[in-house]
Amino acid sequence: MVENSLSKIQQHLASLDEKAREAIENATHIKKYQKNEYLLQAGEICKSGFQIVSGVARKFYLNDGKEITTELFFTDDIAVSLESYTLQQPSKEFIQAIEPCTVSVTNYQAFQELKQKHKGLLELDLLMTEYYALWLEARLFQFHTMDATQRYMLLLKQQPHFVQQIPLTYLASYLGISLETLSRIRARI
Amino acid sequence: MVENSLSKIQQHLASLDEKAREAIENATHIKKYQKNEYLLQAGEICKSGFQIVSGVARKFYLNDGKEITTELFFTDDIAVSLESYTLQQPSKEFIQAIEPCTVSVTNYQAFQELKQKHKGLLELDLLMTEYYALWLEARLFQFHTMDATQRYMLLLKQQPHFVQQIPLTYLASYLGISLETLSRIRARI
DNA sequence: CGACATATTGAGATCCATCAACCAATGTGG
DNA sequence: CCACATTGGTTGATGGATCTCAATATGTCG
Repeated sequence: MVENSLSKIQQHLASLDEKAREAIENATHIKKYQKNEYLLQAGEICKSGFQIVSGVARKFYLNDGKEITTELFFTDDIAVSLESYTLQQPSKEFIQAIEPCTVSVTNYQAFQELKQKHKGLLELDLLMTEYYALWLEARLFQFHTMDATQRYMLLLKQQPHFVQQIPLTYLASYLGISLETLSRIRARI
Repeated sequence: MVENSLSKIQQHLASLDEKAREAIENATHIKKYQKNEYLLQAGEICKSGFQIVSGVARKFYLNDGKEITTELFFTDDIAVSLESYTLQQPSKEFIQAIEPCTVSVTNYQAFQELKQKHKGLLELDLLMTEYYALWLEARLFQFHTMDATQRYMLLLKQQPHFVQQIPLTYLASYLGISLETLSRIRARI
């Protein structure tokens, strides 16, 4: 992600007043998912935000019957299908536990209403959306300017835990390259 | 852009109360730019949002001395360097008039303060940021799944005015392909 | 152990970038 | 008003990166 995005968001969270934080608590519950279980399936409307408490998850869509992984989630990351979540329309994406996950699930509708009551939550939502957009821009930059090897090396440098914890199949599609090419890149270095 | 994004934003704008709209007016002024003139240069901090009243502009960055065009702006579009704007740090991107432009320039700091006073403006900012993120996701999808020809065909279908009004050099880099390849694609169809 | 998912390796085909030459339209200075 | 530079686009030849298909290996788990 973007440098320090978490810390800035944490900071904002810390500055929220007690009532707002409590209100969010009440709209949230903990849920556990087994490996390969879906937090969200294509076709469903994304009616919750999913914050990973522990475990690993991924977001992907199907294109020509092939799974394209678009995002990987670790502890503290928040997973939603943005299009489905913001527009409350059927999702094109799946969100799936790669490892058994404990997830903090916050209801969309409740959060919408809370944003009306607590300006701090509205600001928080804006902040998170901005950071997501910055992350998307950074990713687009990589596709625009780097070849497969460079993208992999950058991932290795910035997210070494990805490489350790994620099956190559998912990593390859996340990097926009074939499994075979990724395997060869790894052999070469 | 994302379908109907403008209309949803317009709708929100229309529902703003009079005071908020007036306040924005006061933080905004009109500025004209000649062809090739910069609205924002790399290194500067992006202290304004630029809404195109008329003309055409582009956003780009330099990579290995080459210009990579990342976004094209027509009437009503809002141009900012998101990273520089939201973090108020030096921009990596340039924003440049491709054609003579009339631009509605809104001061960052003033808008920040107005967002504190008028919840509707905060919501508006969130809405715009969400739509920008959705647009980025759609673009990433294209890079992830489509080859050069498919990306061009889609552009031709969804933004025919791009193809008519933008020099091929910029279009090619916007599509992430070389000028020569774009030329060949056009010859082939 | 057997079975199924996951990863490696090889060979051929394909897409696309690069380098280079060329062309057409436009504009400018003498 | 012509000669020439400049800008924007086309076309050709070549090489490299990466995909695809296919075969083989390496797990890993019941």
